[in-house]
Amino acid sequence: MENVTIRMLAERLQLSTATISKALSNSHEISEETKQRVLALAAELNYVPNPYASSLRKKSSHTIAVVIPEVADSFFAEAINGIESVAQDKGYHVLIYLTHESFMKEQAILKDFQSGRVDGVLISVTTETTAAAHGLAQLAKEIPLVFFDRVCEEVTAARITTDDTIAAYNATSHLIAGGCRHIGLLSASRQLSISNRRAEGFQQALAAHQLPLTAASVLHCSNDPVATQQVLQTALQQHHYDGLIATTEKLATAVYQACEALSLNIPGDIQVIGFSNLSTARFLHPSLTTVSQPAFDMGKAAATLLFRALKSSSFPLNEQQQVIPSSLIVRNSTKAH
Amino acid sequence: MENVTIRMLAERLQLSTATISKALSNSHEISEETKQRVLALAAELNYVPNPYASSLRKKSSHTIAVVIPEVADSFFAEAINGIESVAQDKGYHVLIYLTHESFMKEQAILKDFQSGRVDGVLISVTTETTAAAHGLAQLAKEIPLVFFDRVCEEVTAARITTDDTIAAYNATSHLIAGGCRHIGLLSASRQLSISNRRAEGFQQALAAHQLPLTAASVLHCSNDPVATQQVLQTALQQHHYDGLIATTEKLATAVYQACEALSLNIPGDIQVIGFSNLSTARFLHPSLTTVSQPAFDMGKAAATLLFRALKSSSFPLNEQQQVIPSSLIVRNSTKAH
DNA sequence: CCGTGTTACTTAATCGGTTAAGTAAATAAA
DNA sequence: TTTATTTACTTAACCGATTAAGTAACACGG
Repeated sequence: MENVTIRMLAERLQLSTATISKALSNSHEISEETKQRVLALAAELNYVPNPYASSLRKKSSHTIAVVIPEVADSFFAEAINGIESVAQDKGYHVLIYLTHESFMKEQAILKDFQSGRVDGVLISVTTETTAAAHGLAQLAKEIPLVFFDRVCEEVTAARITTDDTIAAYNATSHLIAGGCRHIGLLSASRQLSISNRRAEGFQQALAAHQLPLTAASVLHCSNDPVATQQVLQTALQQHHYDGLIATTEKLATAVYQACEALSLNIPGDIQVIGFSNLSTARFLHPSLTTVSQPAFDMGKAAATLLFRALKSSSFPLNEQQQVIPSSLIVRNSTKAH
Repeated sequence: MENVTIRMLAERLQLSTATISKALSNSHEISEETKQRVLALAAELNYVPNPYASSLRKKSSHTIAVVIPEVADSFFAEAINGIESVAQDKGYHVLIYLTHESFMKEQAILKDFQSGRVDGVLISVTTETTAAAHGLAQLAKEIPLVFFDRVCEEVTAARITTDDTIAAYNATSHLIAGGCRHIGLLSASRQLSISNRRAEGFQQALAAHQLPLTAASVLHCSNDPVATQQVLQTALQQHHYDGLIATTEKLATAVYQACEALSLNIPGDIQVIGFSNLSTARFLHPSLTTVSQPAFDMGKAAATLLFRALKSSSFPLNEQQQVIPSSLIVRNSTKAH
């Protein structure tokens, strides 16, 4: 059975395809009676318009792309939820692309967007992404693009972030208030702006409390969990940390794993804070003090910005910046209150 | 700056658009020299073909749809990972649709697929989905469709499932071996086939051990976490369960929450098993004994099946059924070994 | 009764590739 | 030498919807 097209409807009703098209889009040029006849037949034959014909002609696809490092992470999963809630509401379709933290993949994906496949892009860049020689600046000029969480600071584009510096400052201060003097920050990337912001907040808090920043203060981890575990355990054995801040969700669980392996008691031997949206944080052993990011709201805000830009081309999208605060949720992996 | 089209390349090289098109698809009709010239200019002008023009003509979009209830769930997140890994490998695009367990939304989404927007569909149905009057049977005849995990048993289509009956049987037996005599099964749906399979395995295990199946044995929960918490706490107070099996990840954490609220000790007062892929299960307090589903592999298997069908239309997709076993991972929320 | 609008359509071009069918020139076979 | 075949293209139709431009019929003000 062939797909029902506008031409079939036209033939059945002895009208032109133009009339059908206009009737379906409720054009004022078409009489009420004809509209009814068209709508009735369309419903009867279960007509569904071909989106690609429409996209080709209208040069808009009613589709947006979400480019993220991974999906098995509460932050990104919740962000997708937020994005999708807005997209569904606006009748947009959502293409998902996972970069798996690979800059190469990210570039290949972004290049494809020059084809007009999507009307807009929401992106959280990889840990490897640097501004230099990245197509992002170019892309942001060509199609509406909103960074969320992991932004590329050198690129002029809309941004939805959380207050990473402050959140890290507060987390660090919380550890210090709990008695920590040798705090380590687990970083997932050297170039990622949010990593740097978090490191900044960390350093500011150390400085504010006259604590030294040493070579061991910042631990650089990779995307490979095995390597990360290695780095972590080695560091925990060599230095006597009494507090750790994991700047990603994966790193937070890695810390628990390392402490278990080395029989380190949390929070007795070492206090831990994780940047994480894990719904199970409160049921962990011990329950994890977290910096909880407003993932859903960030996704929603990013999508909302994007759709505003899609609706009116005069909207100065690239100047938009929103910072949605994270919150420190104190639990039993730290001692202070 | 206008988008580069095949026509522009044609004009620059004084060739017809047909030649360009064929050169780009490496047709044998085109000389090696011309191909090189076309490729060189395409690279120079950064030509990216318009996917919608191509889709319209070829009647294939190189895009698949993934329809799932939610994304903030380790199972689905991992499944997406599996799907996406295959899709990226094959150069396909992935549209994500979240039903939020709403049958209405699911239907609306599926109806849209008759438009030819996607070449194939991977779906895990909502808890509300019933076979009756569902467009699924029709859709499966029209475009390649693979169910994964939550199948619609009445519909003839490819399926990737896990061994729910056996897994539930084993989980139940494990609780019984640990001394449980009053076991409750938390079910997320009355109509979902996987829920019924799990309930079956549960009942078979009870029967095999001469334990009674009572009205309190199966607890029906909803998608609303607040209502679920209510149901759970009420049930835990009224009946003296000594074992619980949560058949979804969300229900597993709900059990922990309820037990905490009622000061019930796990596993002392009550032992718990959760169908869950939570990476933090081992760090929960107490660590959670889980029925771990092969989420990534199921997603991968579903996508692989779909792409085989897309590659050769003679592939009998609808007859394909694969069962990938789950595994019981014993931890400290249960007593048996 | 004429000109101007308005209504309700139709015609045809268009979006940007793809592909069946055609063609001229070169080469091979008879 | 003539015919058949291959090579390397071009022409033009096509996918299905949208839309600018055109038109016939009718209404209305002057």
